[in-house]
Amino acid sequence: MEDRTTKGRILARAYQLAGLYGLESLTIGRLAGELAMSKAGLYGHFGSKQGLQLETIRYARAQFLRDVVTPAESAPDGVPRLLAMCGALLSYRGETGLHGGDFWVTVFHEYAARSGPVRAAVEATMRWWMQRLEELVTAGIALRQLIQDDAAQVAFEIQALLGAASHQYWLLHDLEAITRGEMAILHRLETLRGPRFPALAELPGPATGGSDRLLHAAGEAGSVSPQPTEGPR
Amino acid sequence: MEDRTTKGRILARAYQLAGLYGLESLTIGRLAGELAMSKAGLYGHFGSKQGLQLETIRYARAQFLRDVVTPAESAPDGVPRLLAMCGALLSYRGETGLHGGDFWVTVFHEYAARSGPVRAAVEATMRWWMQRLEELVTAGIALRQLIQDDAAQVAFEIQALLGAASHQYWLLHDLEAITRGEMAILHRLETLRGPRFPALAELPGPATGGSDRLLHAAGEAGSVSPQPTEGPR
DNA sequence: ATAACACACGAACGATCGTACGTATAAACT
DNA sequence: AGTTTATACGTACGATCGTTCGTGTGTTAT
Repeated sequence: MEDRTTKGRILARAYQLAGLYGLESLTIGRLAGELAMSKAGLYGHFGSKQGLQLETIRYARAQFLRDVVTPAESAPDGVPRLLAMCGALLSYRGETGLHGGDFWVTVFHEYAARSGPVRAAVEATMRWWMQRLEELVTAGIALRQLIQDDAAQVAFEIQALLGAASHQYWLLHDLEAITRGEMAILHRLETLRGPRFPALAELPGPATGGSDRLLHAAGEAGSVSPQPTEGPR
Repeated sequence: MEDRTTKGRILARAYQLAGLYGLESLTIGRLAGELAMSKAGLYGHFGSKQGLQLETIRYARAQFLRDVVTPAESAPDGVPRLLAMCGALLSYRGETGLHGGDFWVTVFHEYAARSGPVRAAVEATMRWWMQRLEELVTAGIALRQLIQDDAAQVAFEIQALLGAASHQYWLLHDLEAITRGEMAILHRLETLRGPRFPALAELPGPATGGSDRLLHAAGEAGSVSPQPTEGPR
């Protein structure tokens, strides 16, 4: 399942580094050094630094689909699936302690004021993601889980909370920020509670016995298991 | 009132550039070029690049106090002052179209995973700001404008919405994101409506005749006037 | 066996980075 | 008057940036 090719190893490391420090401060030389290969050898795989950045974005998209979006598909449409996605997004951590969404939080902000092809790819991903959120809210309304409301507005707020959870977790070393994000999203959706709002029983709590962490994988979220490991750094 | 000294001009430009592209990609050479002076001449004012970064942060703090925090002090304590601050933060735009908070949104994210003195200064500012928000919520509760609730949680959500408003405005070129942020904050506070929740009449609408933009300067927000000028770029 | 190809390498390039040093000019002070 | 201080400059340094080129070394195809 892992990509054992050289290019795969490069992209995996580039993905990690970009999630921490951004795509702009990615450096061919340092990346090559960490992977114990030459600059030229690495460079040949991408043809330019911009190529490396764009391929890293492609890689990150695939990771996001694999770890966050696809697992949530197994949950019922509407609110459960939406919560499953948010839960997977916030709870999943790779070996580096990175969220599945930390890369995107970092890169979204990095290119907010820039221009060029890389920014275009980033912006496109953001638009896709916002539309995805909005669709799920709309589905929730259609299924009468939620009352009628402005789906785009709700999607905006959910994205705001997801991003802030990741951000404050990293900047303030505050693991509680994750919980706050989860709770705020659940709270906001309950504000819109419709006649068929899914019972909390349908939204299984976390394996960790925490009392507050209501939200995690709704339905079975695949292999995505919350494992609060080390603190941020 | 303006700082006409060379150092002031440098910091003003550094503040703008860092708000767009971050403090790390600030470059002595480019900055000197834009200001038509030599690298060495500019460098002498700060002694190191890190010095420039730290002084830019000091400058940005002063700007934030002057444009956002201080004007809001003239509004009554609690919810009106909180909304005045949020309104000033979202509506104020300098010559470059920058929010008063865009610099901080950018820099907060830039240093989320970094370390060192600059990160420490950024983190301290974030903590100060979050505490400020929490204090205002707590004051609102004490004044019975809001019902009892977790002030830190509410502060987290407000900060999330403020950040997302700025971010989505820039990344998606979506001016509506500002409005969405305003509305979400107001909506969230009304969720906590207490017996002395301030009437909307006490929270004057914007000078711009928009129908949705409920929130702007509460009380007189000093010289801070909303002037939606050019779009983002 | 040999040709073709993919991959990785070392070396080198021009550019730009942060930084250091010595100097010229002009204001301020003795 | 002379002297100090502050400010801005030109030049140069080592390091690192992205990129190019030629070469060697395997694997695959003919």
